[in-house]
Amino acid sequence: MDVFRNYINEKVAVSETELDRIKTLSSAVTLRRKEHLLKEGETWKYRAFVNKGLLRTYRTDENGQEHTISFAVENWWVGDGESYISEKPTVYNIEALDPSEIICWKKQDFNMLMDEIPALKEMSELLMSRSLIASQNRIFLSNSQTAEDKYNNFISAFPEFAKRAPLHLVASYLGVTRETLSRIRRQFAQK
Amino acid sequence: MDVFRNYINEKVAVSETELDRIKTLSSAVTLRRKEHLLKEGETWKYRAFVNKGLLRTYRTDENGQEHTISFAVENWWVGDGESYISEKPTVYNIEALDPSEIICWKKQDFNMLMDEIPALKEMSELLMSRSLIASQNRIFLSNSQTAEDKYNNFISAFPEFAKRAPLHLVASYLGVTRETLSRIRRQFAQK
DNA sequence: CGATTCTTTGAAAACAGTCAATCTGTGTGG
DNA sequence: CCACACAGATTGACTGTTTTCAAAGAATCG
Repeated sequence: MDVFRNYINEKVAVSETELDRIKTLSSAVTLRRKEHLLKEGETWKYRAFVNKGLLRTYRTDENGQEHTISFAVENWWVGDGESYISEKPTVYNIEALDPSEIICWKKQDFNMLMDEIPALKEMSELLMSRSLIASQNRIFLSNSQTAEDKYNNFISAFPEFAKRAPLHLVASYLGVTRETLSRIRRQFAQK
Repeated sequence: MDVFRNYINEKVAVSETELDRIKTLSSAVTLRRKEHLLKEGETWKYRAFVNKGLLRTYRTDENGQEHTISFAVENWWVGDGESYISEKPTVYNIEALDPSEIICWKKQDFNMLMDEIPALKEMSELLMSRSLIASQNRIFLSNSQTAEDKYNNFISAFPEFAKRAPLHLVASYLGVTRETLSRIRRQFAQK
């Protein structure tokens, strides 16, 4: 829980009393490697904060191929906003790549907390707008950069993911095959 | 203004008095073909609704190539959320592809309206979450589909854009060259 | 250690991009 | 009304990049 405490204190002004209240309504989830936090067809009803570990969100296309949508490590939020808002089954999967610890709040409880603690609501809105900006930027990068540029960009934008996630998943995040990414990396190493 | 009236009445319950109030704080902008609503380096300070016309948002990469980020026609909102929130210069450009009419509200005025009219705030939040969902979906499609699939998908998702926007701009939206898109289209026609 | 997962490599095929030329339709000015 | 200019679309030949398939090597989890 300390990870979350540090996180929230860095972001917004929340009193100890409020933090205790937030804590009270939370529950902890532990995931082993390869365990899923969310599977396609389920409905996602939580706010979830990564306390420890590494996860990825992915989606399977009509050919059965998995495409990594995002990664998450300590201090990141995970979940599927679409299913959360619509309250309909998700098309995404969330899988732990390393043993992970997640803190969860039920949608209803989190809404209650946001009403009680305006700073929490602000934080939530900020998060949302930042992820919109990030995904629009990603579309631009995805359309304007070569595979090599994308990889370099990924490394500098997310050094933590680049360090901890296996290469073939980074490849599926960037939209290239693992072989291509492997070759790109070799060429880069030779320089 | 009637276009906007119809739009808002379809979306949320807003009284005539409220609509009048919304109208009072709005201003109309007329754009000729090729005129810009926003240029890189400027700061975007408005909510803007397209009453009539066709526009595109694009961004120029380091090689000077333009990449179309989105289109907008009647009943769509345009603008740059990033610059709007951060109040910093934008990296985007918004250009009218046809003569267009835009209704604008200053950020401050729109905030005021959202405080006065909760339904308007709800609408705004809904819009935002929907565009987040849309852009995440676009990332998935962009990574999982071939150029041909992307084009077919674009046509069925946005028939209006496909009909009215020139092909080379659709190509820059999809992240392929105009030549490639032209060939894809020919192959498709032969089937 | 043993099994599984992950990464690398090679060769061929598929795909998309580049360059350059041509074609088409639209609208403008003479 | 015609001729011209211009923006947009198409085509061909060529180049370059990425994928695919198949196999083997390296690293890591339990």
